[in-house]
Amino acid sequence: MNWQLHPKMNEKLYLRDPEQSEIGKNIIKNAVSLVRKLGFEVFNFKKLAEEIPTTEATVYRYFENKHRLLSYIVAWYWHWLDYQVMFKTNNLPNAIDKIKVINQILTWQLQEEHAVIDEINLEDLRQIIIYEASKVYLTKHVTEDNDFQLFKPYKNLCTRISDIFKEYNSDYAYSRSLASTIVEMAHFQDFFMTHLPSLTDFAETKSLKNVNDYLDSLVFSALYK
Amino acid sequence: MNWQLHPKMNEKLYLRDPEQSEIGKNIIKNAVSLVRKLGFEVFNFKKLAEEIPTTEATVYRYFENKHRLLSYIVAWYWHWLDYQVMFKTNNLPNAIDKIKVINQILTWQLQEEHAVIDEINLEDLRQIIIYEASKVYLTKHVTEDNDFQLFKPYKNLCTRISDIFKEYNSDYAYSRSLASTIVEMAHFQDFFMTHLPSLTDFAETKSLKNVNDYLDSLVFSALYK
DNA sequence: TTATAAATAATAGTATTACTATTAAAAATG
DNA sequence: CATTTTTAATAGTAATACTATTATTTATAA
Repeated sequence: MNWQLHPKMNEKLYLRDPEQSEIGKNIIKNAVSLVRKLGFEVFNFKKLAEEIPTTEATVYRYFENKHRLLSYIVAWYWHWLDYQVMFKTNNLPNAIDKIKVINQILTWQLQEEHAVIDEINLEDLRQIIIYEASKVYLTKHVTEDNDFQLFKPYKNLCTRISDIFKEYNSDYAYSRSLASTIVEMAHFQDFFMTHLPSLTDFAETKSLKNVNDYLDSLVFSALYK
Repeated sequence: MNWQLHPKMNEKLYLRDPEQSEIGKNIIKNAVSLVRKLGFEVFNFKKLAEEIPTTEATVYRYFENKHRLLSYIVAWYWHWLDYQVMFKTNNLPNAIDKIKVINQILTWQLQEEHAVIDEINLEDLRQIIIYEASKVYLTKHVTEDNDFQLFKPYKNLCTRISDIFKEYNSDYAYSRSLASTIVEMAHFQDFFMTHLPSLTDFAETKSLKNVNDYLDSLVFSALYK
């Protein structure tokens, strides 16, 4: 498990490790709040440099381009989420409880508000995941990026969840697909609930608790023996 | 149902109706093949104009920008898919069969190869949906776009599927969310299977039949009374 | 402490993108 | 045939996504 003070990030994600300098940490911190605020398409290194403040050229010495910076941020989140799942399911007596905790984590039910870690605002970060995470892999260069192992933290998370599904029902044939389904749907249903509510059954209350209940229902019926 | 010879598209999607001229139809046809080939980020109106061939300025008289053109193409697909579901589930005696047909349609099991309609290559179109469809709504202007009803065809499709789920089990509380889940997952699991196979259980055969089986299993277990 | 190297700030510049404007020629329409 | 609309050809602009240069500051190590 690569989580001590902060996760061990894949070196291909950056040109210069942003954890190793103040300006590097400020790049990450401000990138998270600015991508959240502007959206990834409108966000750029010039605006980021103004926020920090530093120069565009300095940001470019840390990250090749804004897509790699987004990949870094998204990977950081999956690392963190994987750690949450590992930590909070650890020592639970049975798979049922573990699965319930997973769905609570995914739907932010265990998250204190305004939580900040390594100066990164986790609420901003989750919103970035909802809006931008899929853009990291939905590209024509997904194969090269995958060869660099850039999606490893996401895969690790899904594997961890999948293993717990297997623990609950070792005969179930689709534990990996079910894991990626619930991770994606935790975020998608949140987005739909907020912006396109008729695509969900949560239009009235718009509460993540409903998404949690939906995921529980989906997973336990699928895994039912 | 808005499908005669071709669907009645939302007028907000274009500046000038591409169905009404040869050059307009060529814009759509070539946009589909070029977005498929280059990916949406690399695709632009200059390259599209070269393909047709016409000028960049002419393309801009049909579509405000490339995002709107993508929205048009994606909406066209959802229209078409909704029509497929309507047509192919029509007159089926029971909801079970209808649901099976839906999952077959979503996973391309009923699709003849190299099918072309309105000069649009459907195989290219499906790949565009897989790679690019979510980018249409994952923006900061999703609310305005939604106010223009740009996502109506997608909602119509999900509503149609959701109604069939309700027909199968009227007590089920999450029929809308389940509908958006299977539509998204039909495409996501296809992408994962191809590019990030460890996120699925289909790494060996990489066949859409497996995705079909997974969706059947997911839906019928969720709806089981 | 000083020498050396590395990082940053300040500035400038380039290629490409995403458009807008202009005008003449061609096509459609009445 | 006259009028309007559309297209082609061309040019141009503002913004974006970088790269390069050099002086200054900061970190390190001898």
